[in-house]
Amino acid sequence: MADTERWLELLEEKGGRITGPRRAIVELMANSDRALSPVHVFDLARAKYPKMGLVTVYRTLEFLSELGLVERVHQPDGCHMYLRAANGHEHLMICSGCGKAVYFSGDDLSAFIEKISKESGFLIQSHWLQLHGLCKECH
Amino acid sequence: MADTERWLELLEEKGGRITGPRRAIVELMANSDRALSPVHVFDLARAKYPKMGLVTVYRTLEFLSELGLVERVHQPDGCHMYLRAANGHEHLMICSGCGKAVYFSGDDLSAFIEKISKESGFLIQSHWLQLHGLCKECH
DNA sequence: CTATCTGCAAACCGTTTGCAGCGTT
DNA sequence: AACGCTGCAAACGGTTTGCAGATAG
Repeated sequence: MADTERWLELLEEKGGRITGPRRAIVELMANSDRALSPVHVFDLARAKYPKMGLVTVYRTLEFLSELGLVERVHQPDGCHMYLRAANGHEHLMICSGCGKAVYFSGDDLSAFIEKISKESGFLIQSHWLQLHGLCKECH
Repeated sequence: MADTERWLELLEEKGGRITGPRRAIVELMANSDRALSPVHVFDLARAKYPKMGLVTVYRTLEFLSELGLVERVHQPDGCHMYLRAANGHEHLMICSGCGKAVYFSGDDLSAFIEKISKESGFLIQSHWLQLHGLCKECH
């Protein structure tokens, strides 16, 4: 709940307006530990704000992602889902059953990446370490 | 070139027929070290087999991927590309400029993953470690 | 000769864009 | 009052499906 207000403040600071649809989406995303697809967000947010349009969901999620509050994650089947952002450089584990997501830190990785980078001559700009499986409740 | 024949043999063993369009796609994929999008495969394959249809590209890539000869990889922007498959459990580095791909092994990782799995109660089914950047030629 | 494969066209699905009206500030 | 935001409808790009004709075995 505290997060909801913090997100809305930041949104306002960055020149955005606080509106009904945005408030509904922010409340949802700031307080969920699952990765949600745009349609899923749409359905959940419509419960709070029935006039919600799917387009507004897309636009708001993009805005939140520009603010660094939300992150777009990739699924093996090619779908995209959105999730509240990590604190710093963390990696991700997502449940294929319910979308529950857990961030974890993999400090060890940077040395490994640097080694690969040197050996191959690649200039590495970003990396994904993402685990897929089933959470405690889903198996 | 040896790979081309090996792929075609396997394809035949699994009940597939060897046809002009398939031969063109197999030659291409078996001898390329880049990740290619379906349209890109389509364009390149059309040089060898002008009547090629895009649909055939999709179907053939899916078939090759079922045979484990080709792998579908994910790009940060959400695009899918296809690439000849890794030998065993290797990880991937893809150049965002030209699609050049390099596999590398990350033996260290399995212990790390097991640890995360134990701590979180997740049953981990698969993982991605994928690096994105620019290859030697592209920067 | 038969079953598979092919190409075309059309359907499809998730996402984006143009636009007129509404709501925030 | 001004500008940003919203919802609708339509466009869009990548992918899939139905089908009739072509082709490998």
